[in-house]
Formats: sequence, C-alpha cells, structure tokens
Amino acid sequence: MTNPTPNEGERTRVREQTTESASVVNECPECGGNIVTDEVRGETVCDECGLVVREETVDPGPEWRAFDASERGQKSRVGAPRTKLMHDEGMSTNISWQDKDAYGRALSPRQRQKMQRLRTWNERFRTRDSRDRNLKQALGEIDRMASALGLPRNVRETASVIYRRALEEDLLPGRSIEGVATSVLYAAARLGGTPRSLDEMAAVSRVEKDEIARTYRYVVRQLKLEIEPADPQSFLPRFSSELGLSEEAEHRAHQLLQTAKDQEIHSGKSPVGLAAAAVYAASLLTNEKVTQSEVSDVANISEVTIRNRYHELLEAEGNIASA
DNA sequence: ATGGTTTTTACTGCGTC
DNA sequence: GACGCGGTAAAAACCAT
Repeated sequence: MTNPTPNEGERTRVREQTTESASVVNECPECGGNIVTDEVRGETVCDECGLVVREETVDPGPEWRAFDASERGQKSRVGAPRTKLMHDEGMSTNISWQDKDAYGRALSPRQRQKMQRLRTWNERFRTRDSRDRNLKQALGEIDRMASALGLPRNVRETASVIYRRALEEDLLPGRSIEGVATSVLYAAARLGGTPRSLDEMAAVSRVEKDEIARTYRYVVRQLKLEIEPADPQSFLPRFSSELGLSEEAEHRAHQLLQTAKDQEIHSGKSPVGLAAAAVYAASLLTNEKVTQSEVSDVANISEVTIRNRYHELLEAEGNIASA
C-alpha cells in the first residue's frame, strides 16, 4: 500500500510547540499578567504572579490519525507495548511438599499440620497476588489502547468490568492477557456505542486480528454478553468529522440510514460500509462533495462497496418518496 | 470442511477538467 | 492525460452449518 495522503499536513494535528515551550493564552484575573501554557510541564500559569489556572492539560484524544498501517507506525505515540516480563519466578516463597526440616529430618505430626496450614495460606496469597498483577497489567494495556483509539472513559470502565468477570470465570488460562484485554476493549467499545473495527484494534494491540476475533467470540459466549451488530449511525460522527463535512451533511447521512433501516436494507451488510455510503451520498446531496476514495480511506472500505451501498440507499430514499 | 453471501481486487470504459 | 465514477468478473473473506 502506498501513502494515500499527499495532504498529510492538513489532516494531521501534531503539536506545534516543539521549540517554544510556552504559548500566551490570555490575561491573568489576579494581576493582569499573561496566562501562559507550559506544554512541557502541562500547566497553565500566570507568568507574573504564578497563579496556576489549570494543572494537567487534559489529553483531548488522539492527536494523530493514520490511514494505513505504515502511517500508524510512524505517528503512533503510544509505541510498542511494554514487554514487562511477568517476573515472580524465584521471587515468591514456596514451601516444599516434603515433610522434612532443613536438615532432612522428618517432622513431628504437630509440625506437619502446621506446615500444611502454611502451604494452604501461601498458595492463597500467591494466587491472589498473581491475579492482582494480571489485572493490573491488563488494565494498563486497556487504558493504553483505549487512549490510542480515542475511546471515552466509560468504555474503559466497562472494559475493565468485563475483564474482571473474565478473570473470575477463569477464562484466562490458555489465552494471552493482551489478547483478552484487546477483545474485551473491543466488546466494550461496541457496547458503548463507539465501535472500533477489528483492524483498528489490531493496529494498537500486540496480538493479531485473528486472535482478537477468536478470543472476542469466546469471551462473548462464555460471559453471555449481548452485543448487537454495530449500528451504522454510530460511525457517522467520526467519519464526517474526519472528512470535514458539515453538520447538515451528517444529519442527512443519518436520515439516509434511517430510511434504509426502515426498509431493512441492511441484513448481513457491513455496518461500516453502510455508514461510508451514507456519508458519501450525503456529501453529494449537500454539495460538499468528497470523493469515494477519500471516504474509502477514512472508513477502510472499498470504493466498490461504497458504490453498491449508496445506490441502495438512494433507491430506498426514492421508494419513500414515491410511496 | 462446506456452501452461500458479502467484500475486495483488478480491470475497463466513459465523461470531464 | 489524469481523475472521478460506474460496472463486472473472479478471488478472498466471512459466517453459519
């Protein structure tokens, strides 16, 4: 695949503040000095009196966008996932199963009972600890991926809830933490009405798309999560904003999808395809023409599919008009 | 594994700037 | 001549069985 974005500069929002670390925002309410944003420290302060207006500027979401795999590699700030080894090996105490003391002598019955109790407790603590670590790592990964994909907080929360359940139900053995974490996030995104495609998930995850899909199915089935197919409309805001379309166009696209829905045009068709087609059709109807290839880039859908779907959409619209 | 359906890939022709 | 668009056929991917 070749680089599809000659106008990259326009589409990409990278922080400009690299040489200059501070930028003037407005006046200080206290002393009239300049309020300055210190990008490095992430603070917004007055340069006269030092009044801190706001600590920690909030990360408003992804500040990079990528349209294919190679670009993702270049722009991603999240970087490769950490490969923190799951240490523990050799670090935690184990109690021998043999009832011998340090000199190899047999233990008295009383001692043996005591050791047995210790073994039990040791085991309990150890597994609890390992679950903790497991959870911690998974939640870290979930958070990392979620922010890379610009998923809202509530999605992360549901993701962590689902993950805990998976842990409870012993769904983990035999599956990678990362894989389950990704699947769970994928599920949560869909539940939250802000779905991301499997490809998008795979782009920020360490595991392959196939494994994500497999694990996802498994988890959904075992936890009997009820997830309906993604709603095409939920893609509209993202697409139209990435294409710089007006509110009106987005609204128009909504309508198209709605009438299509009423006529049950979408059964088995990919929701993303429908959404992409609706966006394209809407752009025509509102004279904000974007090309099919632009839409296909943003939506990761082939132009052919867009054509097919948008014909169907317009047809559906026509039926309504004549009926 | 299989078969049916949808999506993608690749290619072609047409009109326009 | 390049570009946007439409259509088609065959391959690939997907999904339920």
